[in-house]
Amino acid sequence: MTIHEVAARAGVSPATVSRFLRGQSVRSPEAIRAAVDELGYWPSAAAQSLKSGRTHTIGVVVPDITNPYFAAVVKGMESVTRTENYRILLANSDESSEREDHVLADMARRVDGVILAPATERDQTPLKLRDSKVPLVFIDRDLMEGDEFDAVLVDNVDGARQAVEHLLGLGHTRIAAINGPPDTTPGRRRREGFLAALTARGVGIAPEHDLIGDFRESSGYQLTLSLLSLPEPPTAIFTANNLMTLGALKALHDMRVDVPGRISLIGFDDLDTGPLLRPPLTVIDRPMVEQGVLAMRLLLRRLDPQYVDDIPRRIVLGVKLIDRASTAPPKGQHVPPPRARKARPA
Amino acid sequence: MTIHEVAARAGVSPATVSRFLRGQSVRSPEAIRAAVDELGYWPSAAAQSLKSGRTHTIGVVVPDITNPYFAAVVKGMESVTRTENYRILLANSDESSEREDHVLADMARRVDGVILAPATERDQTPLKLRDSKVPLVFIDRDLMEGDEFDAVLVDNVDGARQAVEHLLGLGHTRIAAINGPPDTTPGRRRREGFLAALTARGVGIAPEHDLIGDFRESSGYQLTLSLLSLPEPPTAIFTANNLMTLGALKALHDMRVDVPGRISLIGFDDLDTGPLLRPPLTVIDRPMVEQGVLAMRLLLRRLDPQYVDDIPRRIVLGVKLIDRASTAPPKGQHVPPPRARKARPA
DNA sequence: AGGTCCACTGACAACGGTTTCATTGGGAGC
DNA sequence: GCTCCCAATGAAACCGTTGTCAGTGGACCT
Repeated sequence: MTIHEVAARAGVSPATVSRFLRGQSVRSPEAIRAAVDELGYWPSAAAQSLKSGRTHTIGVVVPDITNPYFAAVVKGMESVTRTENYRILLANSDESSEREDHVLADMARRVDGVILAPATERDQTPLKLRDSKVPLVFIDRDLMEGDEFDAVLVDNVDGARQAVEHLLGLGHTRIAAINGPPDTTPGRRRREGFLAALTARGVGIAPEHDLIGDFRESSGYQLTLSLLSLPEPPTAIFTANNLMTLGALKALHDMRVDVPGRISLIGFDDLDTGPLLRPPLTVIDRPMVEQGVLAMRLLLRRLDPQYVDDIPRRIVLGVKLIDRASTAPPKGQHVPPPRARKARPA
Repeated sequence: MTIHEVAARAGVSPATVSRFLRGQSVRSPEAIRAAVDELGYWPSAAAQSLKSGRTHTIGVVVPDITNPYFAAVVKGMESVTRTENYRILLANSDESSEREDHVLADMARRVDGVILAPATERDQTPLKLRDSKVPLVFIDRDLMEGDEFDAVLVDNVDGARQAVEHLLGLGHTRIAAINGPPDTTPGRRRREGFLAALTARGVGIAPEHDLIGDFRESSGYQLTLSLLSLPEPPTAIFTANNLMTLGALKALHDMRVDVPGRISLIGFDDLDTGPLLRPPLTVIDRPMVEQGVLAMRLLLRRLDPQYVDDIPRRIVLGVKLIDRASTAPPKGQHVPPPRARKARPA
């Protein structure tokens, strides 16, 4: 089913069929349309790509699609591609930089652009992409010196700050953090925000309360157990992402620790089931779908020759605290007068 | 960066470079390898596709990637493609058959095969795919008369039966079901299993307890509210998928209904947060990642000319009940002696 | 009627690989 | 030293589409 068969049936040349399909005016549109319909002709994507150099496909690389956050981001992206005649080539990096490099190199020749939620923040940006001049947009990865890429971020520092202020406002002073890997933007920045907010209020943190996880549920679980085994456990825990929050909550359940009675828990990133958990989780929420939408818009814009040389953009989205029921004043303390806590619904 | 430049630099013809890259023995492998490395050459996927007619890409169409079940299935698929030098073109159908048709038609010319979790069970199978002879594997859609496709399913009937037996075993007799759409395989079969299991045990069901939802959280929520407003509400609810279970649980929370004290809840499909919910959810669990793995294996096998004409396969995976804490004997009743309930962990 | 203009047309050459086919050259065997 | 054989080679065709280019013919004007 090639354009030649259509041309033959319509009694014109392939070039004319091609012109008709691209919207140019031709002598006998009806004949061609009829031939196309009867034959059920669709142009070969491969031939078109070869000729035009465009695949109308966007590569999307995320650490793990089963993480609800990334699923939401990808969904946002797809809502954009859908209306713009683009499609998504999806790959997981499994949080491995090697795997990520491999995937990126593979994609370089198959897509018009890439959106990447990087496994790590290593400075050497994917060379294969740079060479092949495939536009790249980062999700959750801050721009580095010399980067010529766009990025869509959330205000990680402010999110951590909000969490800390919230806990301090409740009267906590022994606050622990289960951070992400320091070589990732969210891992690094959320920790920075956490420490800075504590320091700004003159509250110290014990080194054994400042932990580094890997953003996976199991590390949230393990590190929470280690916090519980301390001679002086914290009265509140801040977890740097959704999966580690879940791990922490599981550990607290398993150890029969009352939340928030004995330990308060606040995590970065909300979950669909957040309100239904035991207890309902107080979290730092960010616009996930929107982050995907913006990243895709940024990328498609850069694909437009008109904007291809614009300076890289860095979009930072705000975050907000959702006050549910996993945080409360520490045992034997009461809310300090200056900032009363808002009543929480049910 | 074409094969011609590599050939020129290595002092051979493009044909020889091509042969070298495809593993054939060549007079001067080192020279070619050097040229390839120095130039950073990667073959053009479009040109290869055009020539070979293969894209080495698999189209995956799911109703909604943010549903944890589909995310897990896709992850399983990707674990297979990764090792087989295939990649995944992902699209959401948003549970719309029109959208699904559109996506499928688009994919027909861009992929070697398609895995589809269909929005509905309509008999007219995607024509565009049939015409272009793109192999298709169904997820969660039973084969129909004349289908020449493979399918990977779970035992929906047995899952519903297990749920019913479990509730009956606890002493429930007023059991409601929030089913999925009857034009989907899981919607239809789970309802069939539910009704059959009740009938087999001689238990009736009031028509107003046999509800039809749309697999979305909101319908689980709404239908649960409607059940609660009945003069004789059920003592147990069976929800046909994860999202509707969540919706039901939310409604029960909002209406301050004690679960499982006043109403027991059991749903199809487990959730990562299942054990952490209030209460921990009793569910019918199925192997999600494995379902994706098997579907992809089936598809790649059919891509092999050797097996292309094998008769369609239909793989049915078993399901099992995970007994947590959202189900209990109905108020004022006790567990009937014949089948004692197993102690549940914490 | 003849000339000019212009919208439309088809032949043809790409795009970047792979495959066929005839040819080359070196080694083995006598 | 000559023949035979076969592995390796390059030229060329091809995959299906689109862009270029030099027409072609009809409409309109004088």
